[in-house]
Amino acid sequence: MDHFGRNKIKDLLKSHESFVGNNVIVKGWVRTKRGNKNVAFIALNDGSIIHNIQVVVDVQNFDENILKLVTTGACLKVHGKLVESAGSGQKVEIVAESIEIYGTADAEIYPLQKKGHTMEFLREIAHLRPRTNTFGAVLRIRHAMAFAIHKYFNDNGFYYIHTPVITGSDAEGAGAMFRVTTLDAANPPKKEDGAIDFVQDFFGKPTNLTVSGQLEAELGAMALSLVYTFGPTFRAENSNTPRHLAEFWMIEPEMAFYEITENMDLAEDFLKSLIRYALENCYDDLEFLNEMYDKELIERLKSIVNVDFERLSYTRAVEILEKCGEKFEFPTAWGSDLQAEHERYLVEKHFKKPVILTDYPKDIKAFYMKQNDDGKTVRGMDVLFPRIGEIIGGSQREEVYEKLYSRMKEMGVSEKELWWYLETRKFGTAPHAGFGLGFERLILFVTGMSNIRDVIPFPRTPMNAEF
RNA sequence: UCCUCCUUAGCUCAGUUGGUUAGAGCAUCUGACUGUUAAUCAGAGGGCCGCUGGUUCAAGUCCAGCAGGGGGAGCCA
Repeated sequence: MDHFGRNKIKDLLKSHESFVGNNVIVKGWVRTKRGNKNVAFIALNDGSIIHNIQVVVDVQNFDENILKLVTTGACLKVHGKLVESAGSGQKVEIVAESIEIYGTADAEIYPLQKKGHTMEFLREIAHLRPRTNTFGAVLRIRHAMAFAIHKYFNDNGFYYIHTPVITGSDAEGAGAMFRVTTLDAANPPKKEDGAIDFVQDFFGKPTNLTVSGQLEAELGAMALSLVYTFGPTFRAENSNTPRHLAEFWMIEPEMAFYEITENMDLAEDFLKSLIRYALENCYDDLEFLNEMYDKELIERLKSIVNVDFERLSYTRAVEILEKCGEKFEFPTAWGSDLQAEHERYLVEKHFKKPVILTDYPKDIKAFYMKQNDDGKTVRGMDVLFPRIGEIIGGSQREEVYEKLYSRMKEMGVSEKELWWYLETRKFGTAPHAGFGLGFERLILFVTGMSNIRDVIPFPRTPMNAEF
């Protein structure tokens, strides 16, 4: 019993031995009601667990007008005795002694039915979809993964650092940005040459929502050694795919004294640890998702935990792709970025396990990546997963001032805006590395859902900011 | 942003070479049933066939534009 005077349905179902025979109080939402003149069965769910508890109602003992209001979607308080179930299908059930209606749900217009709905329809009623089995499971797993991330880093000596959501830099190089301004969009102040006068804006200069906390996280790593960020990230790309959001959550660890190999070791151990946590703590929800959406989900998760990720260089990957005999829509050539079909071939057909690719051509990677001695490649690393492709992107960072500076010049990155970033290489620089994990892509993988819009409560995508 | 497919009842979908009154399952409502498990059985109500225009004697069906959605690609996490 918690301090709101209720028993969680999870406790009653999971520890039923200690509750059988007791008077209990449950509060929750009706999933179904069925029965006849004499007896009614209510399936009640409070979100504490995917399973419903069955409430048995001796119809003669209740006001007919109250029972009429017990419809799918209504919210109830039920007081009764927990007993071993007389029927098969559940171990225990509650014999109702009183029922209080907290909130009715007009069955004629309540959109959720007890039968299955498509994901597309549920997205249109995102305010109600947490009440479905699927979204309850996804949201509980999402919570568990967020917790497991903090736990993993805390257990391993990392410090959680809060990087800014509003940034004055538009040179982070990770995609189009959302402008943040208090200027009047219809009539902004102009300078003499007609350009918008950002001196009059809130911050006195143009600002945007962050596309990455990495550069600031590096500043933290240059003092606390091991840090990570976990926060919202915004990309104004017109991306319409099941793997992209305009607003998503990203985890970015940054480690002083780590080189590319330690970076890979951490990424692999981190991912395995999170998946193991899901298997150990979310099994009921995973079983449901496995049954309803993806019959190989649990087996796939277990196999990831027990396999060594394949590690190879970009150059070696291109060799494999050129010799494999597979017909690709786009030919492979050293120097151009791998296409999705190439990555999928490596992960799903050639190696049949997660793959970490490293040492990419410098021209297809960001300015801050550590340059190799060959003058052609940089120490970037992408972790590729089955079904979803790139789940992690990271690198060892270039810590030598001159090399970083010249690369910025070559790639047109503003040293004026990133003067503070450059100064970390001027004062006590150190080898370091880090990576970014897309939180929703992790949740996609762990839940077996197929569209990223279905693993975040309120997805933001081009032309959609409802709710 | 590009390619492609889709849009018919509250939901999921049928709807023939263009042809007269628009179909099913589920949901809802009414009734039956003494323990149901996505209960079952009987009956009823429920439609701007996405929107706009065009072709035709006749359009849910063919054509064009627009809107929304799915899948694939690119950008990436």
